[in-house]
This record gives sequence, structure tokens and C-alpha cells, in this order.
Amino acid sequence: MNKYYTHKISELSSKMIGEEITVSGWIENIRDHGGVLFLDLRDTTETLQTVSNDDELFKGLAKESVITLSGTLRKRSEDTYNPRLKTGEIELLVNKLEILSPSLHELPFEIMTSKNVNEETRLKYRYLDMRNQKVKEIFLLRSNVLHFLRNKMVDLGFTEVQTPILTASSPEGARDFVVPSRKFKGKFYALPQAPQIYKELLMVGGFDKYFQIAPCFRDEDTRHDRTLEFYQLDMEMNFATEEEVLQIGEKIFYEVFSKFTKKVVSKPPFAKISYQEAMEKYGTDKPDLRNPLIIEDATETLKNTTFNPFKKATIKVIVVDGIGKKSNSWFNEVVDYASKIGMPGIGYLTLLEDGSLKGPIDKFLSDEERKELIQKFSMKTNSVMFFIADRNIKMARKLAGMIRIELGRKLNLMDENELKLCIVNDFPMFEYDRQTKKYEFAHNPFSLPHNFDDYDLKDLENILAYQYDFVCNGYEMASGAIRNHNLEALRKGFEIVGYQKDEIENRFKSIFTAFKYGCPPHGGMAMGIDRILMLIKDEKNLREVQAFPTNAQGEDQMMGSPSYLSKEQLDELGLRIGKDDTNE
RNA sequence: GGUUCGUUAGUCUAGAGGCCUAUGACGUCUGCCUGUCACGCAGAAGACCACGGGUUCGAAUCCCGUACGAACCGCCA
Repeated sequence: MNKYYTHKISELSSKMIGEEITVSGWIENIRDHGGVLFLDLRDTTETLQTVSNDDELFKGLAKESVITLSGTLRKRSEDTYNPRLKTGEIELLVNKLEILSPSLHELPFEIMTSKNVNEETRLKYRYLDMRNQKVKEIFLLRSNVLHFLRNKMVDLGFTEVQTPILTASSPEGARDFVVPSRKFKGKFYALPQAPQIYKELLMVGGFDKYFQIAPCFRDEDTRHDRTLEFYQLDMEMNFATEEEVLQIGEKIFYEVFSKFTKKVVSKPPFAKISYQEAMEKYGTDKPDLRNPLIIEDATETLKNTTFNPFKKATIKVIVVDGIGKKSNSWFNEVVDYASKIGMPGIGYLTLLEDGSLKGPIDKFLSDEERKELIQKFSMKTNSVMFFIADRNIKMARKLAGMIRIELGRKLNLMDENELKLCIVNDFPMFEYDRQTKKYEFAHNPFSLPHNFDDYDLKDLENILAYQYDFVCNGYEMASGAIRNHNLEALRKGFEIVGYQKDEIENRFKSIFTAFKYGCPPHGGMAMGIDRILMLIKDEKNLREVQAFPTNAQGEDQMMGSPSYLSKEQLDELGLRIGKDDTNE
């Protein structure tokens, strides 16, 4: 209560009829009826209709101007109630208007419908976009979710610790954003991709359970679900087993989704799927389980095939029941999609009522193959079997996974009202890169493998780790692991991916030194807060739930970032920019 | 780095080689209107159809290139 307002609009009610009040806010709309004029005033809480009988009072005012109005609160006549407004039974008879800050008459877009405007324009004028209640709601919700998560973690016995934003560049993982040091010319800080090492050091430091709502920065190309900076609910627990960490995750996901959505949320315990199984059945490590389609393997059945594209290939099949009568153009769209993702083609067969198969590749099959396909993959009348073949097994899985998703989308198999969660675990520790002919960490170098002794095995790709992801509706929502606190095993891991012995301790000095002073077994996870919000609000990309996101290219047209530095700034930092990239 | 789709008044959009001197809605401006509430009515202004080139008698429309945007692939332990 001050000179700008006696009440927020949401505090006004029929009980205050006759009171002299003052309110401040933005002009949402003005309706001039000649002799009686209405001005809808919006503040942060609500919108209120105000009235004047003075033709001149609202003259020349632009929508979205910031004003203060004083007057008498009065009851509307019953036939003019507006049930769509919470203040629909009252109005303010204005006797004084003060313009605090006028707006331009022409706005870049209309506030009420800003969500239909080009994202580029919305982001450039994000502060106007935010005046739209539908946009503002996202950030009010975001605040509530953050509050909820923080309280929940404290209730569960976690301690919030903040770790540095200016830290050291780390060689593994995503590219770092770097910050030049003025004092140490030629040296750079890096922004954290995640507080991974710090949280492990906190475990060495004897915190039992740590959490942090941590900003993370990754200098990689974005996607609709990946931005340059994002927030994670990062947590780590001492003396913890995988099962305990997963239970915490299950609890939090279940509760946050149940509390903030009306959707059907998976109840703990969530389905557990090994990485291997996920890749086989869904062709991805982040399966959308709302989609009932399953990928099966027909390589064995068709090992003697005469169809060239299937020879020496891994053959994946997806059987979809009840779509045999779809039009040719429907199937052509599937074929088009297949070619769009780089497949030379996609075969399919329909099981007809007479028990025969129809489709472009039927003529290449023997009777025996036909029979086995129908039986082994339980085809029914009007079932259609799609074939995805590739000489590279990983590619075959991946393509089958993409076809599975596309079929699910085209057939509308995913229930929009469902949040289906699962846990994918037992990730492999290493992955072999055929191009570089080297092993790489499949996920996180600090994860604990199931068995150290296996490190001497030839088939390193079969070594699994206590490494797990939470997945919801096809999105990776959290990632975590039980960490490797055994220095010898850690060192060996880094050797396998090509680090020199002396290089390892140097690169990861903090961890390798700290662990020498006694390190409890520990593990944890990090949940993507932006993705949680995206799913709660059914938004189509992460930027919608971030207040001031960059565009998909990583540029902020509103702030003009990234921006050039002046020569003076560069000199002070000891930096020189290549000829083609200068400021002027 | 690659692929695909897109770019028409402030905003959203119509447009499929001549019906385009470019459609409609919202917004803006002017006027009228004493109960509307995304008021209504009448009128006005506002678009070098992203840019450059080509094909054609003729291009917003077809082709090529560029810029910009989005989604996807690569990348993201």
C-alpha cells in the first residue's frame, strides 16, 4: 500500500463497494461507447474494469501504458456481470488518472495472442510477451516447482550447497563455454557443464546428502529440448546404492508431476529397462513407453533371403495391428519419411484375410519365410509388418527406433494425458568408435563399472556401469550413476579411452588427490528442471519455460548476445581475434 | 558441418504462371455510439510479396544462389 495503489486488483471484492481505492497497472483495453468509456486495467494479479463518463479522460491513451487510477469501487448491475473476470461483479468509477509511463501506440504484437506470434519476434520483445497471462503463468509455475523441489530435498535430508560458476575446463563431455582471465592472461575459466566433480568432492568432504539447483552450460548445438544453459536439480548421496538413488528419483518425479499436472503419472516403482533391452525393443535409450509398438528382430528368420537389401543386414521389424486397410498414400507417407531419414527404402507386408501376404517385398519371400514371419511375430489379419534393414546393427536399431516413433505419431498412439516414466539402466561403460578406432566413455567417466576385473577383457563394450537415466514420454529427464571411488579403476578407465598415465592425474587432479584421503562410496543424479516444466506445461520447446532464452542458434536478439568486445576490452584480456572476425 | 521445411502491411494469414493495382482478420488512426468487456458501426493509412540472379511475352507464384528462422542428423561423457 503506497501512493501507487491501495490494493492489488485480486484483493478487491464486492465487500468493498463504496470504498475509495487506487490501483496501478497496464491498460489492457479501452472501449469508448460515446458518453461511457471502459478501461480494463491489468496488474500483476488480475484485470479490473474501470469506467468513466468523461469523454476526455481516456483520450489519447495507448494500450499497455502504465497508469494509476483512483476512484470509487462500485457494484455492477447484475445484467452486466462478466463471469470471465474474477472481478466481474465490480468496477471502478474513475475520478483521477495519472500516466506513469506511456506506451507506444503500435505494439510489435497483441499481448493476448502473443503465443501465436513468431518466436523470433516474441523473444525480441520478451518483456511484452510476458505480459500475456498465459506466458506469465509458466514462470509463476516455475517458481512454484522450484520452491517445491527445494523443500522436498530439504525434507529428505539433503543439504543445499552452491558450487562455483567460474571453474576449470574439463576435457571430457560437451564443449565448455570459456571465460578469459584478465589477471592471468592466456588462461581461461570455464562455465560448468554440471557440478559433477564438485559434488563428488562434497562427498569426500563428508556431506551426507547434497543437492543444488544448478545452472549448467554446454556449448553444443541446440534442439527443441536442449539449450545452451539450463537448470538441473543436482544431487549426490554418500554410502548409497543404485536402488536408493532411484527411489529418491521416483519419489520426486512422481510427486512433482502429480502435484503440478492433472495427467496420469506412472506410479513408483517405475519400469526398469536395461540399456541393451531399450536399444533392442525401442531403438533408443529414451523410449516413449506410451507408444505400444515394439521392435523385433527378423535377422535369423530371413538369413537366407534373396532380397538384396536384406542380405548380410540386421533386419528389424515392427508389427502394427489393424492398419492393413490404410490407403496407399498413407503408406507412401511412411516411405517418404523413411527416405527423409536416409533409408534407401522401407518394406512392408500386410496379412490378408485369406492368410496371404501382400506388399512390395512379398515376391522375394519363400513360403517358409512367410509362415515363420506370420507366426513368430504374431501377425493377425490386417496387421502390417514394416522392415528396417541395415548392414550396421546400431544403424538398424536407430532407424527402427525412428520409424517406431513416426508410426506412433501418425497413428496417434501416444496419450497426451499420460506421463509415462521408466528407468533405463546398465549402460555400457565404453563405446567403440569405428571411425577413430578408439574406445570412448559411453556416458560418464566417473561411473562405477559392475566389475573392475573385466577391464582386462577384450570385449570392453560389454562392461556395464551403475549408470541410469530417468525417461518420460521419450525425454531423458535425469541421468545419474553410482560413482567409481576406486582410484585404480578410475585410472584404468581413462587409460582405455587413450589418456597417458601421467596425464590422467594432472587433468583430474582434484578428484585423484581427494580420493586418496578416503572417499565413501557415493552416487547421485541430476534432473532436468526445464524439461520437467516443458512436460508439465505441454510446451513444444524448452525456450518456452525459460524467461530469457536464446534462439535456437544460441543468439539473444533482445540483448544482442553474443556480442563483440571493444579493442580495449580485448587488450585488457590479452586476446586477439582472427582477421575475419573483428568488431568493425 | 549436413538435411528438410519456411520467409507476403505492426501481428496472423489468403495466394498453385495472366483473374494481384495482393485477400481477410486483428492492431493503429479518424468519426459515430451511455453498459460494453477480445464492444459495435463507418472510414483511412499501412506490403518495394526477405535479398540477388535466372526462366517466361508475363513471376508473390517456377528454377538457382544468399540471408534469416525452425525442426531434424552430426554433436550433446
